[in-house]
Amino acid sequence: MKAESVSLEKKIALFSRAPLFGGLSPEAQVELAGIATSRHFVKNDIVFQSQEPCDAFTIVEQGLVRVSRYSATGKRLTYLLAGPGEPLNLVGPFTGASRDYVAEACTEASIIFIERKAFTGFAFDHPQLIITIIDILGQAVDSSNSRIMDMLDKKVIQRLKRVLHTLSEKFGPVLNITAMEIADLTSTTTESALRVLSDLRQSGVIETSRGRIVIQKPEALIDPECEDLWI
Amino acid sequence: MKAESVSLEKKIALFSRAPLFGGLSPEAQVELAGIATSRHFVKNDIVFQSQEPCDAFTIVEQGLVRVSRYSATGKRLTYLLAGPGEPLNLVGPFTGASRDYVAEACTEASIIFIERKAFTGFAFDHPQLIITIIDILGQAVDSSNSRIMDMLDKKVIQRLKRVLHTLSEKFGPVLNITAMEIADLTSTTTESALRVLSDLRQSGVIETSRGRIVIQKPEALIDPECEDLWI
DNA sequence: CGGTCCCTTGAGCCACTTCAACTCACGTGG
DNA sequence: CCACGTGAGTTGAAGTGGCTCAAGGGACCG
Repeated sequence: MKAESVSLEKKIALFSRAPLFGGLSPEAQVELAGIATSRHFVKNDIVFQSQEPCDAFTIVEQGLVRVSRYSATGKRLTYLLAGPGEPLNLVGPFTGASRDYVAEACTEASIIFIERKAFTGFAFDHPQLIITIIDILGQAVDSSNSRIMDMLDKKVIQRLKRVLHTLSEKFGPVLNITAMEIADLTSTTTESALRVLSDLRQSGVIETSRGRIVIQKPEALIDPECEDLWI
Repeated sequence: MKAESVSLEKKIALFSRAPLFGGLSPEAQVELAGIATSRHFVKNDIVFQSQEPCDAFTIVEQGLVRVSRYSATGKRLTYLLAGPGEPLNLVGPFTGASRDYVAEACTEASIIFIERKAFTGFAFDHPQLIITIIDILGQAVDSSNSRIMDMLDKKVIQRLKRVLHTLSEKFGPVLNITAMEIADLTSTTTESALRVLSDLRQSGVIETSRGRIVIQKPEALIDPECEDLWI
């Protein structure tokens, strides 16, 4: 079997696992894989930069990618931590415009690129895909608005617990994530996040080591009357 | 001319003014008007409620409508103040699912309804409309994320100025809006908003009276390095 | 003319941010 | 292999913005 075929198989396998493309027929997944290319990134590489026009749809094949915005004072707001099967940009491919988000590889990562016009052409041929995209964007809006409301009526510890809970649902109990990343997801400072993590460690809810957090008591993170975030 | 024709003309006129439908051909606007119905609401009427499935696309014909979410502790976060030509729900028509937003008439208002399947069918026939919808959703995400970042590194007075500036760009210098609405848009308490408004009044930037704010010095509201919000 | 909603202002408090200093783990280049 | 730099984690102390609670005045509506 040729290398290209191996690569094609991998792309198809990824698409069939990706929620975004789950509803597509096998033929459609093959078609999509045919126009997709894959690129490799090392840790801290920039997948795409703020202020640069969008020319491709991107989806994570392997690794972890952080999509975030930087404020005027240098604070970082992390909007999405994407693992395998998760798309990094849903709006850009349709508008072609630049947006204020930066995508950085948190770990070594492979990203699949599909030229934007080819992707949107494909999407318009598959209405269900359009609906899914709109649905995901709706969840993104809801999640951001939830974060605003949480900042109004929840303490840092509650917000941070919610972030940890959502992350453990998504990636499992072992999180290879720094406290700084957690702070950026919780909308607080690194110091405050560290203090709360320290408290949680002392009460046996988590264990921490450099760049790693292990959830020991997932049930302690659950806040009643509080659905998960979309991160 | 029959009453129905008059009503049809009005709908077409509205669609031609609405940014969402601006790019459509006159024929398409006529088609859309043919499947649209109009309903009247008095002040404080609920246009649609949280937790109820979406069965229609809605767009404001006349008046002002507030779309907001309520937090567990009863705080209200206003997500959109919609005037004539602005859609109230872009996601619901595609998914049919309920969302956590409440739409209330701030003033007497006329709202145009289009049955959701008819609307989505129409949208899929007009790809440009889909692109515009995705673009607007992207702006909504960006705006919510901007609000989060503003809460991190801006004081209430700066956030409130930005809200006033955006509102005056959208609705003109005379705002028939209460301080409470401003607070809900600024993500702060009514008291804090009132205090800031009081300061702005004393420095001659605005004039206020019950339920009304008049911008006297629009230039004083502009914060350098800060684009407008999408409200 | 009574009630409700909006506006106004004061006083106190407290969760967080900020600033600062220090330790530790890791990798890298001399 | 060691020295050094960098980035993460840790903890303390101090200051404060704006939230909360409270109390009252005035406008509009039924």
